Amino acid sequence: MEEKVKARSVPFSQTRTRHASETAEDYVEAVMELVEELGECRVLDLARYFNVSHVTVSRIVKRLQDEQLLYSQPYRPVELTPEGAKLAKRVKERHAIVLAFLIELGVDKANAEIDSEGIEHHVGTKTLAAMKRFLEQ
Amino acid sequence: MEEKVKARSVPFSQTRTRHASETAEDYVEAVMELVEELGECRVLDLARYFNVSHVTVSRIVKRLQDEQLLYSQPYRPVELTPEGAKLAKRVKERHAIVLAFLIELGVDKANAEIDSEGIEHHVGTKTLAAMKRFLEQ
DNA sequence: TGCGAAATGTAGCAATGGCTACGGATCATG
DNA sequence: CATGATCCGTAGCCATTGCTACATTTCGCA
Repeated sequence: MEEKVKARSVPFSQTRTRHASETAEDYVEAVMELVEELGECRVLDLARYFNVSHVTVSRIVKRLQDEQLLYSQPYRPVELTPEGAKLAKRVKERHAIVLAFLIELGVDKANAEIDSEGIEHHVGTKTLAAMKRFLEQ
Repeated sequence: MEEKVKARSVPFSQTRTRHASETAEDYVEAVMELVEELGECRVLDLARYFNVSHVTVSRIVKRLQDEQLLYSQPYRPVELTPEGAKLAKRVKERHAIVLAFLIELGVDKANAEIDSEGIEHHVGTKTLAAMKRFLEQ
């Protein structure tokens, strides 16, 4: 009995740690997009993007700076470090695949965009490969 | 410019709120499964299931009791309220569909189980319907 | 140039989800 | 029926992500 329960517990990693990684992925992706769209990425651009206060953004930016993913100086735009850019590129590609996959599956664009934002963080290598195969029919 | 940014921000709901809902879904689902497997669901069963301490579990159980999803008395098993059972049933069905979908898509069982745990919370009505259609070919 | 608006930083609070340490309750088993 | 093992609750710590209120910096425009 207990065996079964333990086996089921495997998928659950530590929730807080996982959420922090998801935030990192969301932020580097957002910075890359905002730089492309606006030329630069300010704290307030991120706040509008995520619909949170600038305070929340600046604290998270600080943390991601400690993690070598972002770079910024006080009152200056937020930029990606090389490491951050690499992560952002991977995340954006995965996001694009998940979004295209959902649309190909028959989900309308609006819902595909909403769901892909949540789903992307939980798509592992194997699932991503399966989605790619599906897209190539 | 700003229009575009605001549009992109729609998919992001408040992270903390969203995570709390995911926890609620995970817990009612776990309670239902553990009751089926073990006859009753104790705090420590949940702790083993999620691989966290019993303290974390009992605090969350308390919160979900305030939200009318769970019921328990001190040193007693955890049970689902009618509302909690209804939610658990919906979550389990959705989970089963997502898992079956990933397997049908060609993902191996182990990875399908891991990814479905994370993905399920972000599968909206439309996406779930599309997965069902896919399963019925 | 300098002033006001906009952007950003800081202080400090709440909710959630982690933990360890410790103490009280329950239950089996001798 | 008593006692030790197991289970559970409480206290109190930390990290993350929200917030408001207030201080400071930057920047455009008169």
